Amino acid sequence: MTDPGEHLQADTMEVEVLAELFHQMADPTRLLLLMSMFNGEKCVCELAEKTDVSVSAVSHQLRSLRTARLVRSRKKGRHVFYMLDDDHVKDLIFKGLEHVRE
Amino acid sequence: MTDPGEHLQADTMEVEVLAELFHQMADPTRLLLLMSMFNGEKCVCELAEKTDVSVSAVSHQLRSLRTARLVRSRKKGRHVFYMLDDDHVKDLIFKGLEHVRE
DNA sequence: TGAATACTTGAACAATTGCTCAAGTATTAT
DNA sequence: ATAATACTTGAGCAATTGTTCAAGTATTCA
Repeated sequence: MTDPGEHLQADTMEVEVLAELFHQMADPTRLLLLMSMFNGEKCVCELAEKTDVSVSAVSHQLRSLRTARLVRSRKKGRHVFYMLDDDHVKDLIFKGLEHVRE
Repeated sequence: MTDPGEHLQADTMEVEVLAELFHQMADPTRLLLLMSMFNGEKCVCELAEKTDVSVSAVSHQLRSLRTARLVRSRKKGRHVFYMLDDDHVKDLIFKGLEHVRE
């Protein structure tokens, strides 16, 4: 997957949206939140435990991820479960890991 | 490419390195710089023109990209030519564009 | 009902970011 | 040599970020 000519053009608007997508994955806490949802939905307190960050901080970051449409949520009783909105993000993180692992 | 079990684990260090990779692509200027190098090396003044940002600002961002090993440079006379360090970044940006374009 | 649990929200704060500006180095042209 | 071109660098500054803290809402349990 290298150099498909149809993808070479991109206007300013598109570049900004793309930068915003990468921005969401550019913070260790948010990235770990996303990776924690790889094998299914997780509630906020589970995610807070996994990332070792306060529930409040996690909630703030989840809001950011939800606004950017990288995750969506489902309420069940007192719990709110978060999951990846689609598998594109998962693929993107895998591709990134490939690069990091050389 | 979804859910290859071997890739599910990632330690704190790896998550931070991965976040740093995405961080480099999370700014519109840097992203446009990278995309400008898709079809070969470009000198700083060309990149400044393409991105509509001052030569100084471009130079600062290129330094950041070079330190993070996303690009490398080559000096030829008065010019310094920058190019992508490898095609992983290109693939990652293409994958991102796919997602943005739905 | 009242207490406990799960989560959200807004303000405040230090830390980081991306830019400009001014000054620098290096190479080429005259 | 001097001037011009191409780029780098460090300081400074406004804007943004990620966190904490305190207070809020919503749901369940006793």
